[in-house]
Amino acid sequence: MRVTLKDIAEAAGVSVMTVSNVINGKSARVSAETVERVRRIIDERGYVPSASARSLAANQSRLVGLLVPAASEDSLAISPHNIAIIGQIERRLRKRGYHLLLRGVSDTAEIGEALRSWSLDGAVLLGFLDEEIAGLHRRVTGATPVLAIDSYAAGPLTTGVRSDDFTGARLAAAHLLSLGHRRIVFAGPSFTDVGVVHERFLGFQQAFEDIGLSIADCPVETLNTTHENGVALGRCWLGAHPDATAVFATADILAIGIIEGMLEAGIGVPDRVSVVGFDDLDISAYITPKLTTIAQDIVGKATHAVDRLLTLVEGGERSADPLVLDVRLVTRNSTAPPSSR
Amino acid sequence: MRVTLKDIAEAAGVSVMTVSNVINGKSARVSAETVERVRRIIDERGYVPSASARSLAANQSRLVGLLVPAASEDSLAISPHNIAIIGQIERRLRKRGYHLLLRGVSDTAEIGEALRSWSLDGAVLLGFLDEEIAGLHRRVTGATPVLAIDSYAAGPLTTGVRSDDFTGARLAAAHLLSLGHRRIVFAGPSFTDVGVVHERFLGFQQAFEDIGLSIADCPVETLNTTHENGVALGRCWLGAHPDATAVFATADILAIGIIEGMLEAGIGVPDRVSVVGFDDLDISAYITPKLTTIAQDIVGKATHAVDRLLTLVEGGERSADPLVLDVRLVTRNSTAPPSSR
DNA sequence: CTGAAAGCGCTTACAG
DNA sequence: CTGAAAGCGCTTACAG
Repeated sequence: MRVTLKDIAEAAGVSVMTVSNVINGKSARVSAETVERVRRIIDERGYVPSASARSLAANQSRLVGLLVPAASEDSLAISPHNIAIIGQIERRLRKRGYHLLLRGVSDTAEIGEALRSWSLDGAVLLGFLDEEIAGLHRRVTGATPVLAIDSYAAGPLTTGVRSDDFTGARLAAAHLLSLGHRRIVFAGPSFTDVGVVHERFLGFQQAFEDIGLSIADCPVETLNTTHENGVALGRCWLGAHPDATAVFATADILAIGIIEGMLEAGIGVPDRVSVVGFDDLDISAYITPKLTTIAQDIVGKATHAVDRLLTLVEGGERSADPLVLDVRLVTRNSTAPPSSR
Repeated sequence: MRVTLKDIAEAAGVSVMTVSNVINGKSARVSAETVERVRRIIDERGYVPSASARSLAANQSRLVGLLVPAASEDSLAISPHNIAIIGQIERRLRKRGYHLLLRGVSDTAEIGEALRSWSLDGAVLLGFLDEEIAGLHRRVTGATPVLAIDSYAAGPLTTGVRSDDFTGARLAAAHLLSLGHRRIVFAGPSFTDVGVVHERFLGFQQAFEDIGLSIADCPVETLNTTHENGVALGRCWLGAHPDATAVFATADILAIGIIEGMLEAGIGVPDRVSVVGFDDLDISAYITPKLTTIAQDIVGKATHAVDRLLTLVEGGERSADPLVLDVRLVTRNSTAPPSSR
């Protein structure tokens, strides 16, 4: 019932390998008129090659995995920032003739299984912790190219693309400092000595050093970057940080929650406290006050991640260094000079 | 280099078909001790079956497509509402032992190609227009089960799951009417006589009829449901609808834009105009004022869509009727009685 | 309970 | 420029 290569070959009066050559564009090996005739028959019959047969025979699938962490029973743990990236990755892969397998992974050991089960040509890792990525061994990836987004892990297996987190945080802090703030809270997830959050912390620190100050007086609030946690922090702000006049949150979604909690508690933003986020989500411009934040190049991240991965897939060399994308400060209404009380 | 069935069979001293039986759980055909021994060797060697070989031989792939509209050069056209669904669909498929192929489709003709190329066991259509779905022929889907989310198209090929749009709109309008509003703008995309928006319009109308009124005085604003369009409408509200005291927007993202535009123009929400949305996005609770809206059961939509699809995949019958999920009114701060001026 | 063999739909050297 | 044949790694009747 399925139309196969063989059917086309018979209808065209040629061998299957000739049809195969036509389909794969190896037209140097086939006369122009044969190509023409075969093409026509393929269209007439609506022939679609079997990807699994092709994958099995050629040992390449034109399938790329997008692997995302997910507790086994949970939905994918996709932050608002990462959601935007998925659509872009699909688009880029499609444009380059690949397909996307989206897969939640509850244990990094499953990564190897995913790669081998589908003979994936490559995979993009999105949203994993640096520890998880650093723990990846060639034993699990095998020879399959894998590339991580937003990773600082040193391993050569996954070098990928990320934003310039250091500079982003430095810009954010410099903006607050230039407005006159000195006691600025750093709010973000706990971090070790490597990773996105650590880089942002270093950048934050650097901005102070740039003007001869230290962050000694700046409290660090450790919390996961969710809206809910932000609200909680905003509500109890006065008790926790009576002297602070500003906060830098490592994610917009957290910053948005903080603002909401503060407004509930009667703390004016930016009159009493200025808030800066990181990501520049769509919604960051929808809330009141509109959020001052650091914009990342999401389209660039997705596009370059795919391009770099496919370079490897198609036999190219892996760059030793990750691609670092520029960020920029977007000044909106959640920041102002500290009130002069 | 790849560990194959044959390798396992040799190591275990049995035939490949015995190993195959063990893997596929057909343990009735194998002695318990053989099962045990084979299992151990599989673990030791880290054997992972080849999905493409299996797909080719068994004519079933355990792959399900999630097909989403996308202009060819564009990113996936995923509304905030649909984004939330994707993660849930992946989770449910994974739980049931299937994998997800995410694919942008720029022309419905590509649907057939996607199905056949990967021998997909089934596919979920997300975000297509009813006209597109209605135009689908068995010629393109073949024998592959396909299920549409949020479709009212009558064809038996795609019957799926959707929310109770009629009731949702009716609840929204009834809420506004009970507050005392009479001149209420209906804002949403253009619609024909079938589809989500049409149903919401009917529900809107019904709420008026329920209390013996007509919608004769209610203007309809036709615009695509984007934040941007909402802002534009909100800004020019006074000129366009000086007498209206409320608006029902068919999507939260639109409602959020409308509120923003109104606030910019100095129109108080809900003091001067009440706004109701539809979807209950996360962000709808983050904005000020928090949005009154109709909540849909997103997890239910995704879960039931997958379950219904897999019923078909596994040989079950297609229900003649779509599954209709309950909706509920979430009353927040964007609605109030009309001001008594 | 177990196995030998055919076949799924392709691609890839190899030969002509 | 074209073809016959082997093989990719599985599953599926069929036989014993």
